[in-house]
Amino acid sequence: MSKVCFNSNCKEASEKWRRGWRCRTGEYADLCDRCASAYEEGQFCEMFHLNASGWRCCESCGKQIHCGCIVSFHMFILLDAGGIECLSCAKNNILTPNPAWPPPPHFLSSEPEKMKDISMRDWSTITGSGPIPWQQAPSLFNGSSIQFVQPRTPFEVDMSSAIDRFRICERLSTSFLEKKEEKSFGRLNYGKLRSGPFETVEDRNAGLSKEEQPNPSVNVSHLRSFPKNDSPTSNLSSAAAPSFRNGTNDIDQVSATLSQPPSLSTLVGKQVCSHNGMDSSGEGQVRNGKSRGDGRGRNQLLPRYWPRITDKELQQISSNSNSVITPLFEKMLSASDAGRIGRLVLPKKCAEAYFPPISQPEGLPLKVHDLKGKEWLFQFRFWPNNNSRMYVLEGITPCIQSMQLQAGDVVTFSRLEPEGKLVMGGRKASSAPSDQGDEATLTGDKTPGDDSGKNKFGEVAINGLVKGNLVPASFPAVNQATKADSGSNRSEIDKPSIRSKRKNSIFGLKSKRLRIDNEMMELKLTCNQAQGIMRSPSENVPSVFVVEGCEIEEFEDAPVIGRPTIPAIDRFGQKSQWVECEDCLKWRKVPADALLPSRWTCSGNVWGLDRSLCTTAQQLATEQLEDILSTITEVNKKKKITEQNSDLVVALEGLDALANLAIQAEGEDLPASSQTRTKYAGHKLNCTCIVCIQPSDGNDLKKTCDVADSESLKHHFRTLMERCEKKQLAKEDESASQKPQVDIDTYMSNDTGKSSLNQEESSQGGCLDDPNERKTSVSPLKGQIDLNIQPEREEDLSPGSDSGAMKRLLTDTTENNFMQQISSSSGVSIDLLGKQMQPDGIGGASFSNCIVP
DNA sequence: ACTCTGCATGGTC
DNA sequence: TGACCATGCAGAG
Repeated sequence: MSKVCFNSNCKEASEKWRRGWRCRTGEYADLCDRCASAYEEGQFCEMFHLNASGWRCCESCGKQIHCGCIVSFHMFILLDAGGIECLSCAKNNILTPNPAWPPPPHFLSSEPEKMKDISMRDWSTITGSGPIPWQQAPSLFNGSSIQFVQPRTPFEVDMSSAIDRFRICERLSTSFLEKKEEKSFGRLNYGKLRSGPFETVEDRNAGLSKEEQPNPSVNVSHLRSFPKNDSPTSNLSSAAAPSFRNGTNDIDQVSATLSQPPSLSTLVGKQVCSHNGMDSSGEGQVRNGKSRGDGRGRNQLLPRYWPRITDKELQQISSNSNSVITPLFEKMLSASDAGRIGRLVLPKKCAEAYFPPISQPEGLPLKVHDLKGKEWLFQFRFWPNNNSRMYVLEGITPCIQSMQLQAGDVVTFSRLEPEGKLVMGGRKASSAPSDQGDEATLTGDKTPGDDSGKNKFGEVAINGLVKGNLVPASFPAVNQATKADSGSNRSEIDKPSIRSKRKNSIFGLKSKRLRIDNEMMELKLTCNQAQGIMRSPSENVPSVFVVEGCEIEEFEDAPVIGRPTIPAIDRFGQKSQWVECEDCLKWRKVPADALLPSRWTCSGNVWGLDRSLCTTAQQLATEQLEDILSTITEVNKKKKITEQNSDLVVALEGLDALANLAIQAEGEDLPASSQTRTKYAGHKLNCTCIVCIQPSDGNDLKKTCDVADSESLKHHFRTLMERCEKKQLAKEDESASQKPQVDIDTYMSNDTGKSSLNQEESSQGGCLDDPNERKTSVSPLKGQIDLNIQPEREEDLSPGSDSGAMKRLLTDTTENNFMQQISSSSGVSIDLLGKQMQPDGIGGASFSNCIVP
């Protein structure tokens, strides 16, 4: 029977039709041969919809995809930060496809049938209810599904970067998961990880039917390791606790039976497996005759125990072998754990999941290796406790001491396969995982200098001109701001430190703050850069008041963060902006009042559809543009020369305040100094006006400050300026012959300011680990203005502060609505930390976001 | 008096 | 409310 091709652009009648995409009705589009072929080859939209709207460029590779079309729905994924990514890029970045309809057949390749073998039950158990030891995952795949291992389907996500990515997801807004993070993501390259889906995957895939679910990227090796007829118990025994099921107390046997046959994964190199986010099958497990079902059904490791083993650890663990590394769990050492008693209380579920089953309180000796390969012998045992058990590792003191761990630090447990070795690592509390791989990982013979766990977010400095991440990869506080439904688990990621603070004030609340400090250290920007990316919200009329002759505009609403642009006036006198596409680096002209998201690509050029594709040429020849840019640069330089002493560079140590705000955003306890910053009478909740963000010293000024009342603000600035004046006078005396230590041009021309920052920071030693030290330390950048500065506090004035710069800053502030930015920095802060650069600032604004030459 | 061991208690989630 | 777990503490050595 002849049928007309579903493709409206074709309408070819054919008796032979082929299935195309799935329609909203659930039925499939019937296509003629030609269209079907085009569809299956992924060329359909290019053939038929080329002139249609909705084309966007992959944020990573620039490939154009017809996003506004059902046909291409599965060819891209939506990035959290806005924009899209094609599947091939998404695959590399472990981003799951858009959860709606099943992928077209050509994406399923030869695997659709196998895909179907994953039952809904399996999926729900895999993804449904949180983390379990990943080793148990194979039991979820009883059946033929375990065979679908090769070839990879487009949806089979390479987990090599997944761990990192999702760890990062856990800790920071996913908004900044961008290709530039490849540096950090790639750090696990040596460990081709394929693991079960993460919680985040679960989140992303929530609601998908079994056919719609992407390949869970099951660890091949482990799938292969488990015959499909394995009972749950045997699965457990061969996976989670390979031979612990015997319940033997013979250590040799334990050690021997820990070994597993070489898995496929080992054949492809070292692998890192994680169970993060994996859920239990819910199948009861029996060990030693004691039903473990009570635990298994709810056996979800609390996120605080999810291993966040660092790449350095991984490297150390795997340095001498091709072993598969399986991070098991981690635990922050309590005071008791780190005390002299030498007992490490093990999380019950972790102990039951990963350690040998023990039926007697005496337990059994357990060999554990540290990261240097040194073998330790602990006694793994339990105490009856409230009809339950309390598992402990006894005799850990020497090991803990060897690693120089103390309360608040973290011990990690991993397993090496096929050897089955248990490996214990350590991580100093001061070195929260940075995803950069340079945190202090403690080995058995850690040297004192090891814990220079400063994060080096060399590419994450906020710089309006810089392409790159704007938020450090590891950003504990961030995710809090974006945790909605799925955030509950993520939010717990950071709770170890919080939780343990309950009774361990020694590493109390400041720990989190400190971590944020560390991670924020690169999140600095210059005044101009800040201005470049912040602008007043549209239709927001500032109230203007004058302080010391400076007109200061005060905005009520938070500024919007947008992409920096270069203002221009064409020969007709019409204002416009030039903005660089993040992907193709072409400069596009947009209206002067256009408010651009921080990540802007040609596809966002709604003002010039003819220039909305990266493939289209630049309006201006590069030379012309360079002329403009060089002119601007020249002007800029001249201006800078006249301001040589201005030290206009502003390192936003006020990001200190942002850090507080990030914490605030989490709704968690703040350090005392931070708490007071937002609790001034008359202030709105979470108010972070310039006054509120000041460190508290009990000054009454702040008590009476009211955002609505600019008087206090004026007073604040007046005081500030007075202080600055005094400082300036004093400084001018002593530094008349002294040049600013940081060459502004150098800094400004530095994409990230990183080098100078880092140099300075490195000279600061480890002071960043100590907030107190940090507080009084010299600003990493001479002449930087600490927006968190408090004029009332002499000691808070950075020695490097420059009153002239401050004054000029204020002057510039007037010009650039910086006051507004300051006064409403809260919104910015939260955006910076918690979500992302405001992706879609609404409405037009002044040039305040422009790069002012 | 001190340390070690095993259990109890209570805070937190 | 129950489970978990950090810590206290009594008793034994």
